[in-house]
Amino acid sequence: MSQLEVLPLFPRHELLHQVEARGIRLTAQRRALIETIQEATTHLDAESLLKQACEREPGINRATVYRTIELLKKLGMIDELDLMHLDGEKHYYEVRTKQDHLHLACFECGKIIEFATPAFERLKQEIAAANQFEIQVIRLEAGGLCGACAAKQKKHLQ
Amino acid sequence: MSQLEVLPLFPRHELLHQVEARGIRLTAQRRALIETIQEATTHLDAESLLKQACEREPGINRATVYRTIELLKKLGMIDELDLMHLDGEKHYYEVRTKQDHLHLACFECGKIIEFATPAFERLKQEIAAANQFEIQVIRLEAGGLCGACAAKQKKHLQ
DNA sequence: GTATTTGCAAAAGCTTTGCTGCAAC
DNA sequence: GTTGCAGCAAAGCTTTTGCAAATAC
Repeated sequence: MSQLEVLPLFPRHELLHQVEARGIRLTAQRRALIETIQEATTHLDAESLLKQACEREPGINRATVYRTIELLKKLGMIDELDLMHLDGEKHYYEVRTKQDHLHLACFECGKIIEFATPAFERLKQEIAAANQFEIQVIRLEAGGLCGACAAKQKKHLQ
Repeated sequence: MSQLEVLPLFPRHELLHQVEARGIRLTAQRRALIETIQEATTHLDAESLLKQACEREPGINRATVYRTIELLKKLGMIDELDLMHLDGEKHYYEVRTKQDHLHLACFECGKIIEFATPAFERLKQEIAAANQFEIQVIRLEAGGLCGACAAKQKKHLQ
């Protein structure tokens, strides 16, 4: 387990473009990091992000990775995920999408499924209204068994 | 910030009783830990749990805390929360309730609000059905501003 | 020349583990 | 006499930080 699979991500904005549109000047390293997040085909943790960004721009340091992530979080342009701590205490990052979506993590095979539905949006509204709470970030994660692994398990139990 | 406030928890089952009902024999230390979780008036992290349990049964060790938490998690009797990393990377623990509920964390004052609604239950069903996913654990957390802090902020901006 | 950004290494924080000795049945 | 639990200290991981050197404008 714990090897996160390749999976399709939701369509993402032009992250790099948006950052620069705010008048923020970026170094080559930060640009490489942002492009890597933007074009990632999996959810990246800091270490994977570092490695992949280094292919574009060698010699990036861990500290720079974390400092860039901090910047993007402050700008509200990326979300931080735990993915149910499927693989330890790492954080994973993804470009924030227009519509919030949730993550399902299979405890068996490590697959991550993304899902969006109007019901989630409505729930958000209800939560905010009922508690007079101004939601800035919302995170819905579930852990369990994906269809394939649930089927396999039933087979074995027979 | 970061001082988690006292807050009412949802009604909890007889955790200790349930554990023993499974034929699991408990030491005095583990019993003290479980009772502490059961009767907590805030969300406890490992360190607070240790301190409070030591008032019942002195001399408990960190390792014992983590090993007991592990047991309860395996039994599916407690849930692990991040509370939006309001105060670092700690985990918080609470007795699992019949009805899933969500947590709202105020970034300003650190208040944690708990909330349950049928809409959340329905969303769970929809998620499971749409993705053929067998949900074992689900965690919905939001961060933002509670009513009081949002009001304060608006006042200051005027 | 001033303001940022980087690199490096060390520190920090929470959690886990190995191992020895102790206690329970 | 087995089996499991506790205690202790060390290690493990991810993330953060301080500071000096380098870079950009």
